[in-house]
Amino acid sequence: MLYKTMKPNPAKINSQKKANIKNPNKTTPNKTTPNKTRGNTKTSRAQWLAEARNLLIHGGVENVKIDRLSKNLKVSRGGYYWFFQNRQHILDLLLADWSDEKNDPLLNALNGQNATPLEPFFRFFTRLLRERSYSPKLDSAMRDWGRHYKDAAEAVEQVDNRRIEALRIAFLGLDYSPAEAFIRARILYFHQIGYYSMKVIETETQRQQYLPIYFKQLTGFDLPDEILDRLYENDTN
Amino acid sequence: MLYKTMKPNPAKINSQKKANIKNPNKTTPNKTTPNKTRGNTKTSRAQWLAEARNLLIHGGVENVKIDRLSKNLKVSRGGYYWFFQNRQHILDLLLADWSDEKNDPLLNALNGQNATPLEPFFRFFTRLLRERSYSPKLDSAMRDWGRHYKDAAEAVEQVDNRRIEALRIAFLGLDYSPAEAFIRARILYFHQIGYYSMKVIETETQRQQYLPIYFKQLTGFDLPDEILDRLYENDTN
DNA sequence: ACATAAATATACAGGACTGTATATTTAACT
DNA sequence: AGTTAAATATACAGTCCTGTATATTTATGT
Repeated sequence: MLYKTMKPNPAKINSQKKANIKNPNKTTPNKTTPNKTRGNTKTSRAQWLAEARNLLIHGGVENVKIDRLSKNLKVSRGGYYWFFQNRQHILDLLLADWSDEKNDPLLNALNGQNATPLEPFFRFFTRLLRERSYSPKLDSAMRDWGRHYKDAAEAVEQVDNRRIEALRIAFLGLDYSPAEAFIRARILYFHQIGYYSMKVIETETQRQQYLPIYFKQLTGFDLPDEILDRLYENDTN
Repeated sequence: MLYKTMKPNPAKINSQKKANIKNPNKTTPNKTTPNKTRGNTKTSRAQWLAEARNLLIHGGVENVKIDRLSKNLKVSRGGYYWFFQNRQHILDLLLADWSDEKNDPLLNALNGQNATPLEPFFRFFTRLLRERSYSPKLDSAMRDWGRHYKDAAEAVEQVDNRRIEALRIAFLGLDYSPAEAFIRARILYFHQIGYYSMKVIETETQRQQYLPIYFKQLTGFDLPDEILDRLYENDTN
């Protein structure tokens, strides 16, 4: 038996004239959920997005399914369709959020004000190592997604190009020739993508030991000792 | 209506005593299809595998579905179950084939006999650039697969470790210190993975222009001019 | 306390896919 | 020419998933 009950639904006979009043959030997806919840509320828009991001990271786009989302949030699928129009809707939001320039910790690390031309590299390596604001898993998941879907591919390409361009500028600041700055930017960035694409299991301690050698090899400059100390600071970068 | 016909199947009443004689190929998956085909033959085992590899490359593991395979091969799904036990079966075969050491062109490039210690690097770079025996798309697809499935993850890790170890040995041949050989091996390999993980659109000509700079940066040695000529040779490496 | 609307729950219809059982086709061998 | 078995086709049962329509619950404001 495919369905549990086959008895006719009385609602179908005495049906209301009008139903399905449009949820304003659906058409204004950027509107945040108000602080005071009203009615029979169990989830927020942000929770759905967070869970979707979680499913994306752990199983790829194909794993972001409405029934899994609702199961994990312990509500029925009906809840999903209150906040979002269809499956594609939440995928679009995830993508837009990730590819937004101002949400890119790596780009921000490179673009800040610099006391010395090596500063952007210090910040860049620090963020990669600490994995606080930067999530390599999300980055990797987006990249995987882009492999087979056009929209995601374009977003990933844009993000990558922005970062590589920022790296190239940073290498120019170290007085490398234009050609070498370009190649070094790509080697540094490609290396990092590859590093996370393979899942290298290393403790943070191990990575800090390798750091000076990597830094020297990838930038051509020695990493000053005092920079290493920054990694133990307790900020949220 | 869920199914087109609901009339009882007469075959169910006058059913044969025995059916479903096990296909010997199913239990001996490595057996090749014989040259002379018998009976109502339209596809070979190899064709199914090739199409599965194609679907894997173009849509990921989740895209390798029996009904899509059979649709593309223009036969019914019944054909699939003659050659393979279930969906997992063909996935296992794809994985085993790819992760087989002797099918790895990159590893073979590094492990051959060398006139000079730079030889393995020449061969390595040549194979990457030419993309004849080495398929970066398949490699990338396997890596994506490994991100979410344990068996594939283990296979990918094994392949990666073998290649990085071979690169490390090659760098030791260039008289780098053990620590630097290790880091250089990883930078070279991670870079390559990252390069293909992003889909950088470049013509073969562009890549050949960059090659000397990449080579110098990644190995620490100049690329001799005569090596570039090899890339125009018409062998199948 | 009560009406309102936000959020959730339920029922339904249907597509895509898997796997099993059985029937059918067809080339090769005798 | 008839037999055989390799390969394919078909029917069926069932799971997972989407999306729509409608009913139900419930905290909040009045």
